[in-house]
Amino acid sequence: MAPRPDSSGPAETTRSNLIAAGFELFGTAGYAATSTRRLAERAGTNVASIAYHFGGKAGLHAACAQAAAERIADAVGAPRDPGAIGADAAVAALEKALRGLAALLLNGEQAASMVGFLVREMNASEEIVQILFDRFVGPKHRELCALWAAATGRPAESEEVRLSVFSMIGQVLYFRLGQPVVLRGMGWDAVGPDEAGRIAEHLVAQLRASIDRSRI
Amino acid sequence: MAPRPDSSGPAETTRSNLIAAGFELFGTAGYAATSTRRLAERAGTNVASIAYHFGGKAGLHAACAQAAAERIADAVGAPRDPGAIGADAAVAALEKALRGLAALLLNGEQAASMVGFLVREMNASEEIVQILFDRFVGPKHRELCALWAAATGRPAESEEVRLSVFSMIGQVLYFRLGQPVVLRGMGWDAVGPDEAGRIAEHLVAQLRASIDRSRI
DNA sequence: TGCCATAAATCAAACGATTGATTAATTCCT
DNA sequence: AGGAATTAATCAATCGTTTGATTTATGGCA
Repeated sequence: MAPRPDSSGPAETTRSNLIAAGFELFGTAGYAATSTRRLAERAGTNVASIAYHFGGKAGLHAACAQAAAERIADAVGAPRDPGAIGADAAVAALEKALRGLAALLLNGEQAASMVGFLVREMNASEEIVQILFDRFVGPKHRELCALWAAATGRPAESEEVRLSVFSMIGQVLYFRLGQPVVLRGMGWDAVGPDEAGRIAEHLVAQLRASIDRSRI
Repeated sequence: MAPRPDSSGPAETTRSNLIAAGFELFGTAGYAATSTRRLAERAGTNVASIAYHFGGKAGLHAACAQAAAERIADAVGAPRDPGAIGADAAVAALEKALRGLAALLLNGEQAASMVGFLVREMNASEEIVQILFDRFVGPKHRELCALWAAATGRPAESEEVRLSVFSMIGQVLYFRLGQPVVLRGMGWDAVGPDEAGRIAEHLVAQLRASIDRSRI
């Protein structure tokens, strides 16, 4: 059934084309609304290739989830133990991470379809949540909690710190997910680099306020 | 095509049953993944009733969007012009609105499917965004901006104030949308009234910090 | 290298199943 | 009786998948 588990073949382009098509179509229209024929058409190949390379539509979907998690994990960067770090340096590191996340989510059309893909399936598939969490959400969250702890002096495992990190992420994620509503509310036509930068600066200011408040 | 535009008939129960089924199935599985036969089965009626009462599957979907917007608008409460209000009273009003939003979104299983329904279609249908925004997001956002302006002394139309209100809403919305991930990160089994309360208290603290910071 | 046998990959075509919609007949209620 | 409402049955269209044949790439032998 499965073709060849390893890589490096002329069929690799077909596989990556199908995954790219999966990002776009699954991410924008959803799993059920995306037909295998449109996937194949978008990928410039035949319908049977989906079953041949991925075992079926579900297999392609799972491969898309893996690939999306991989790319975002790359963009977010490997979580590293901050170790002993000064409060000011921790704040700077948090600001840098926040700016990076905002740039990743708000700029770039490709990120939009990937994020849409992940969030759309997050509430539908427990497996996707597992992949997401194990791959980068969990480790990155722990790293940010350690930074937050170093910045405020509170224990990294405390509920307060973990909630603070989640709501920091939630803010920037909302500007991606709720973008259609945000555009109307702000009177913007689109979120370009300009608007993304202003959002990022605002979120950084919020971050500073939150840290100052919980500092001990 | 349309049966009777008005209400109050023996068929009204069929209509409301179909809309309730639409909330659950559209909200959890999405539009395309929900078949008319399952909708009818869940509603305890025949497939042809969908076409008879709503003109078709798309009509039922639109009716669900209208009903969802209506119920959430009721729960959020009619936006009222705060008028001349003291800073402290404005802060209190903001806190109350935030607590109400958190309770609405985080408690209750019914709210989950409605919010899921709305967010799912937000990026797919411009019409849904229009309904959402006109019905309560827009007016409520303006009201919250007025409160924020009264609390901080900044102009209500400024970009800073509008962004602040959006990120306040984004925080609480993320705890609903990203709930599967949040549960793992917090080590919780579910978001019950207890957890919802602790999230709300945290968000209120964040709100106070944000207001204190931008106060002039 | 040159040739062929084998495997890998792609293709058009068709399968059964399910989709949303429609029809005609039936039941319900006033 | 008579319109409103519901039902079972059926429609064409599309779904994901499979099939067998064909094309393309790979590896061994001279």
